[in-house]
Amino acid sequence: MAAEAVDIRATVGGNDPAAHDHGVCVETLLNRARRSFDEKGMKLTSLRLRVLEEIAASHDAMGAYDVLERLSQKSGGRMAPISVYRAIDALQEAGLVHRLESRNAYFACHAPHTSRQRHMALVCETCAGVTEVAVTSLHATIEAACRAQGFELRSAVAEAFGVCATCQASPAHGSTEGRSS
Amino acid sequence: MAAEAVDIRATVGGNDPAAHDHGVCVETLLNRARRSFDEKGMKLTSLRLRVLEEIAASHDAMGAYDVLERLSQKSGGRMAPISVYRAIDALQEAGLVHRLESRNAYFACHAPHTSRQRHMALVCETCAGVTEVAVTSLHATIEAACRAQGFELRSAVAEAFGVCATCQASPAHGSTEGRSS
DNA sequence: GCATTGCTGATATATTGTTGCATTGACGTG
DNA sequence: CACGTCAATGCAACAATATATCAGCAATGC
Repeated sequence: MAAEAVDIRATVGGNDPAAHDHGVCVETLLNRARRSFDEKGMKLTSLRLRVLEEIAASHDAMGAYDVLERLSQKSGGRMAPISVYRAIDALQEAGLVHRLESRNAYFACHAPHTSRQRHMALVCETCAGVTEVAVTSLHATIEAACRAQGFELRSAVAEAFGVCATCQASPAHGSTEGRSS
Repeated sequence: MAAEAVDIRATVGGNDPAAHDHGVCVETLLNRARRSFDEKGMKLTSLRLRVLEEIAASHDAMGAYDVLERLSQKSGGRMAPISVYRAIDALQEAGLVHRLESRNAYFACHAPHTSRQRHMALVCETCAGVTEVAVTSLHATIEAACRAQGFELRSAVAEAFGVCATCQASPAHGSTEGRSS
């Protein structure tokens, strides 16, 4: 169970704007969004795009009402929660956004999932950033455990909490509780 | 990554009262509760005991408000949500109850956890029963994935959804959506 | 044109979880 | 017993998260 079992195709980790070119990272996601919606015969409408942009704007998990808040500020008028939830549903269906179950929150997926992998969300308790890692052996492990129980697996979630590499290096960094990119 | 990697010390699975002696199973849990609270210098108060009994009464995950409802029915008067939440907190701290993150619900833990294992909850989508399995290799897999990212792991959750062995054998069983033991 | 379908808006409601403060009850100490 | 202390509880209000329902609107296909 050494490190070679871990197959990373994940987002950049942490919350540090200096650690990556965030403009490029978001642009890449939007390109994928256009493709992905198209392939599924869905429409990347203005609302969905705006919601995706908000969620992608940080590498944190955002609550639906956070998205609502920010969108409302930008557009002037207050929108209804249901609109945001519907947009998020569509984004989830298109594979662009995932739900962080343990926090009732949503985060952008920066790399499409493949079938034989199982992803795990790494949630930093210092900077609140969410990193997604694809762990091939995790899929096999979960499947084996289910099979041993005679349990027919349909889906699974895995979420880990701790401190990301960036925050270990500079402990002061996340202390602002900031959620901006 | 075969079945021998899976180390089962779990609850009985599914929701089938015939599959195990539920009276014994609950009694065992209550004994453990007394020990566990004692060891931690906590008190197994009447409220906590009643909450634990409700949660243990079925092998499903129960919402806090389900517990509240049932307790209120039995005691006559309506109690406040916070009371149930506090009792659940204490039960979680004592390791008797776990939270099913993906459902905002709670289930009784029928076997104490040991340090080098990682547990996974198997949630049956037919009978709603929750089975907990201890998977030794899961711990190692998650740790390896975190280490590869330089991520300092503090805690993790793993939850799987599908159909339990009992419900595969008798598909009609869970169709009532019943939540009784 | 007209029906169908998918998306959005708006209002209301349901579900889940928390805060703040007063009160009770157990327990030790003088 | 009286008193202080602290954990646990009761109570009221509130905050956060999510869904139900119905109506309108715009694109698409017939």
